[in-house]
Parts: sequence; C-alpha cells; structure tokens
Amino acid sequence: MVTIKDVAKLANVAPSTVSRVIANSSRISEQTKKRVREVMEELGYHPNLQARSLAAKSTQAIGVIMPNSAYYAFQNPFFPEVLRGISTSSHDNKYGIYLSTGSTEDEIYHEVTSMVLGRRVDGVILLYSRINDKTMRFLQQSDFPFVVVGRPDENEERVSYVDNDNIHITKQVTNYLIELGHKNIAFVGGSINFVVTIDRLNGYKLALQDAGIPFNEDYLVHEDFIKENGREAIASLMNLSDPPTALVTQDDLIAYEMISHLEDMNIRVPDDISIVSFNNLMLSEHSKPPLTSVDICIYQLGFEATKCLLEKISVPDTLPKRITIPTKFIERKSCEQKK
Amino acid sequence: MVTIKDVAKLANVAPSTVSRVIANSSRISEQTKKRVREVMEELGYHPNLQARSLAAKSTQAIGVIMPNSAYYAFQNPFFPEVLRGISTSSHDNKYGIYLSTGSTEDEIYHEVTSMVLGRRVDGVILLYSRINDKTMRFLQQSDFPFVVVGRPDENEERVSYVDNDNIHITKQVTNYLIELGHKNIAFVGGSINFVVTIDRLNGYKLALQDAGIPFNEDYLVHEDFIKENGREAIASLMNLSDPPTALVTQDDLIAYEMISHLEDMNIRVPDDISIVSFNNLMLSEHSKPPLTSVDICIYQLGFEATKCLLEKISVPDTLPKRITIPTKFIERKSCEQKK
DNA sequence: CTGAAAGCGCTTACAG
DNA sequence: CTGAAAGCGCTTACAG
Repeated sequence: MVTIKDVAKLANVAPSTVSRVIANSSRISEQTKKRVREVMEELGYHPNLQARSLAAKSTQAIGVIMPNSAYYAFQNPFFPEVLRGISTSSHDNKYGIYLSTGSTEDEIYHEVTSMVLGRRVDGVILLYSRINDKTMRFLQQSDFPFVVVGRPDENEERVSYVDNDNIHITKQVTNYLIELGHKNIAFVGGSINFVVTIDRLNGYKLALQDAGIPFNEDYLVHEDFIKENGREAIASLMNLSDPPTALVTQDDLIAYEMISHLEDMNIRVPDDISIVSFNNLMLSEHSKPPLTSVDICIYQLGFEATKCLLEKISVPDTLPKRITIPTKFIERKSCEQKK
Repeated sequence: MVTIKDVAKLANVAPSTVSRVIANSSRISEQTKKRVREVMEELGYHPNLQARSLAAKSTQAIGVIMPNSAYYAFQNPFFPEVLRGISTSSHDNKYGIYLSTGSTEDEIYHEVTSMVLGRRVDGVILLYSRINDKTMRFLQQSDFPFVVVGRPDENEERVSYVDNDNIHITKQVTNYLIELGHKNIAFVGGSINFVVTIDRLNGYKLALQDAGIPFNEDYLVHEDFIKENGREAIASLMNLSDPPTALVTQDDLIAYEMISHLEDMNIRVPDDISIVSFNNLMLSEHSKPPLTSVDICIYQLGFEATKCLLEKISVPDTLPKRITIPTKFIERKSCEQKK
C-alpha cells in the first residue's frame, strides 16, 4: 500500500506537505502542489480514510437508521426512495452512508450506540419516529448531531426534524371524503407506536369533529391487525352493522391490499367504497383503480434531512429546526360521491 | 472521550492488557478481565472503531453497491429485500454496511474505488451485473474481496457470485406458456446491458427453439422503451398484425405497468393475454389479477452473497464459487389456456 | 499472564 | 511556503 510517506519521499517534501496538498491548502505553492500531485498519480496514491478520520476526528460518513426491518416495512418503496434523497445529498457533499437495519428495537439501539460511540459516523438520520424511543433518547443525551425524518415524540423543540404536516393533510383528505358526502369513514393506519400514525389519526379526528361526525372506535383498523390477517381485518370492518363507505389509508401499500380483499368480497372501489391514501408510490398510477393519494415527497424528505444534518455537523451550534415538506394531493379514481 | 488509556490507568494495567480484554484474549486471567471490564463499565468506555481499524487493518464493514439509482430502479422492492438479507447476515457477524448509490456509472466507479482504496470496507457486494463494467474490472484487478449478485459478464470462473439459474427458469416459464397453447409470446425485458436480461432472454429463446417457434424480433420490448413511454411500447406491441397472446415479463413491477396499460386498451389479463413474471413481490398476490410469478428468493440472494463474502474476507485464499439460489414458480391467475 | 514499545497512516499546531 | 514532531486511539509482535 502506498502511503503519504512514499509520496513525500519521491516528491522530496515532508509528509505534512503532502497532506496539505491533499487538502488543497492555500499555503502550498502551486509548483509544489503540481509536483506532489504528479507523484501521487505516478504511485497511484489514495488516502487512507481510516487514518484520516482518526487524525482529523471526522469520518465523512453519516449513519442512516431504518426501523425494524420487518418484511412488511422493507418491501415498502418508502425506504429506497428516502435513501435516494439521502444519498444524492450526501454524495454531493462527499459523505458516505453507513446503513443500520436492526430487526428489533434493541438491535437498532445497539447498532446506533456502537456507531456513535465508536465514531463510525459524524451524524445520524433516524428514518422513523416512534414513541418512547430509547435510541432517540440516547442520541439526544449524547448530544450527537442527528436529524429525524418524522416528528419526534419528545422534546420536539430541541431536535431537528423533517416532516410533512401530517395532521393538516390528513384533515384535508378526510374533508375531501366528507365533501363527497361520506360520513362513515374508517381509518386504516400503521402501528400506533409511530408518531406518523398518531398525527394522521389526529388529523382524521379533527376533520370528523369539524363536520360534527362522531368518532367511531370500530372504524379504526391497526396495521398489526392487517399484517396478521388483512382479509379478516377488512372483513370485520365491512361486516359492521353500519359499514364504512370510505377509507383513509396510511399508505398505498396497505391500500392495495385492502382493495384486493374488498374485491374478493365483491365490494367495488370506488363504486361501493372510496379510498384515499398516502405516499403516491409509482405503482399507484397503475393500480386498479388508480389511487387517489397524497404525494408526501419522500425523496425530498431524505434530501432535506441530509442537508440539515450536514449543516449541523459543520456548524455544531446550529439551532434545532423543523422543516416541513409540502405535499401534493393527487386526485385519481379511487373516490366517488356517496350514493 | 474515554480511551483505552483511561481504562488502563484506573484498572492499574497496561493499555495492551485492556486491548486484550476487549478482544477477550485467552491469555488474560479471568480476574484481570473482570476488573478491567468493571472499569470499562464505570467509565462508559466504548472502543473507537476507527482506531481499531487502522491498527488491525480490518474495518468490520462491507460495501454494498447499488446500480444507478434511477428513480425506476429504486422503487423496486428488490433492493430493500436483498438489503434485508445482507444486513441480517452481516449483522450476525458484527459487520456494518457501507452503502454506495451512485447515479451514474462513473459515480459508482468513483465511490467504489474510494471505498476500496481508502480502506473503508473489507469487501464489496455488487448488487448488479452489467456488461463491460469497469467497476467490476477494478475490483478484480485490485484483487479485493467481492461477490456479485448476478452472473458476471467476464471471467465468470474467477469471481464468486450468487445467482438464480435465470436461463433455466425463463425457459421453464416460457414452456409453461407454450404448454398453455401460446405461440405468440413476447418478452418484455429490462435493459440489455444487464446480464440478468441477457440470460432470461436466452432462456426464452431456448424454449421457443425447442418448441420450433421462430423468434420474432418484434416481440422484444426493452425497458428503456417502457421507461420512456410504457403506454406506447405496449401499444405498438399489441398493434402488430400478429399480436402476442402471452408475455414473459422481467419483473413484477413492469408487469403491473403492462397490465394497467393493457386494461386501458381494453385487453384483459388473462382472458386476452397471459402474463408471467419474476420476483414475486409481496404485492403480486394482491394485484389484479394475482400475478403468476417466479419467486427468485431475493432475501436469500443477499444472505448468501454476504456469507460468501465474509468467508472470503476471513479466508483470503477461498476459491471463487458460484452459488445458485433455487426458485419457486408461483402459479396464480395471470395466465390462461390459449383460446 | 502482563507490559513497554513500535506502528497503523494520517493531520495539525508550532516554528521558522 | 515548508518541515519536524506530536498525536489521534487502537493492536500486536516481542520480551519476560
């Protein structure tokens, strides 16, 4: 392996000079730079990132933390899509991505502590926000640069995060259904441990309240339910004495599954039941019927989170901030006027 | 930051002893281990991974290289799913994952060279195999441990890789359509630059040949086409004087899109046209109609690739090998007897 | 079973 | 504008 010393020797300079040439320090003459660079080229020199990190106390890498890599969550294109935003932005800034994908909360916690304490990364992006999360608490307590994609459960004002205005958009979306004449609107949500579910549920309730529609506990379906047995979950919902005529669904993937089960039960979308959903996956355009969905701009969530994190890394006393990514309501064909 | 020296001082031992305790060396007495561990606990010591890497010349991380992060590719659940396999296996072995997601071939090349030459990782998994790939060539020439998910284009015998038997399974799948009475079978494939497309295309041709059906150039649709304008691609296929009655489709995602366009043209699946596809995404069960698809065991591809790589890292003279992951043909409802 | 010393390949005050 | 030296936090022969 060719090191800085080899280059120094051949170029007749000190190792420190070579180091400065690499950093393109303005204190080195162009002439020397040229000579050193030629030697680097000749020898095929490449800086050892480990050594640099150790000496400079900066890794040029960020940690990206996925939620429990349950089968279900992982087939969700949400993650590749945020990753795409993250990697574009980090790559632009010469940062690498260190990925953590624990399969339990404990595993995640350990991966993160080891990442942070072991100085593998300069900062961390949390790709989820759950209630009572010890990983996030650890990050806060150790005063390590981090950014959350999603609204934090605790200490909201003291952490930087990037999110959509979930309460607001879910309220709007529910209103949209109400204006179509629906009163029996069910909410098919993700796990209640995630803040995004809580926020959307609240937006949903707010809309009902404004319209004077009482909230009906029976109209609440949890993801945990669906995972277990989606068919039964939807069946018991539709077999209610007063079944819903519209659904607000946490994400497109769940919506697809619901539609499939509904069709099996001979309930047609949108004729018999309207569905609006979130994420606007590429597929949603091609599903049958094309899904009316809220585009939450996943790519941008990732991109902005990274930008925010890198800013915090380079300027440690940057104040915590909330960045709200605007959404787009994409009206397609899964909703209809109540008959 | 608490270092090995702090621990050593407080425990009244040499730093080297602390280091050996961390490595759980058998040459240290249980008594000393205990005392040192207590101090580590007390001080909240955590080893600096950078320093360790530098001294031990091992990073405990593997690099995972995604293909060009084009929008399209990235919404494909293939990647999260291989990642899940990779991360399970690497996590079991205390390895971290360093992710590279260039958006052009050049970017990928640079990320990989810097990863390898900069000693960020101990080995690399290539998540794609394309023809004429300088990244792979670089990996080979630098004699760096790496494993390919997919069959390499060059030097097949000299590189380790994990793959399905794509030629064979595509032949089978095409046969399945032939046995249903189809003769006009089109192939809707990914980019011809990827070896997986080449192999599947060959399997398809082989089946035709065995059945004495001449290969028809017009029945070949490329992904590049579809990305541009999927609707038009399928339209010109179906407007042929002798349109296909069956489709072999490179992956489920493309299949969904095809189905959607077909329905728009009032061509029904499977009544008017049969479709078989690859990957068996979670969604395929819920699509309309449920897709007949080949489950290529994506998770396992990732898992085995990692196992193979870690083996190579720990035993450098391990011989190159090919690992073939078995597939499952999942018959659902997108194919029908030719009328 | 344990320690002193050298070294991994860099960076960065300090000095000139 | 450049160099000598110390140091980042570990590991690992070597010696006893």
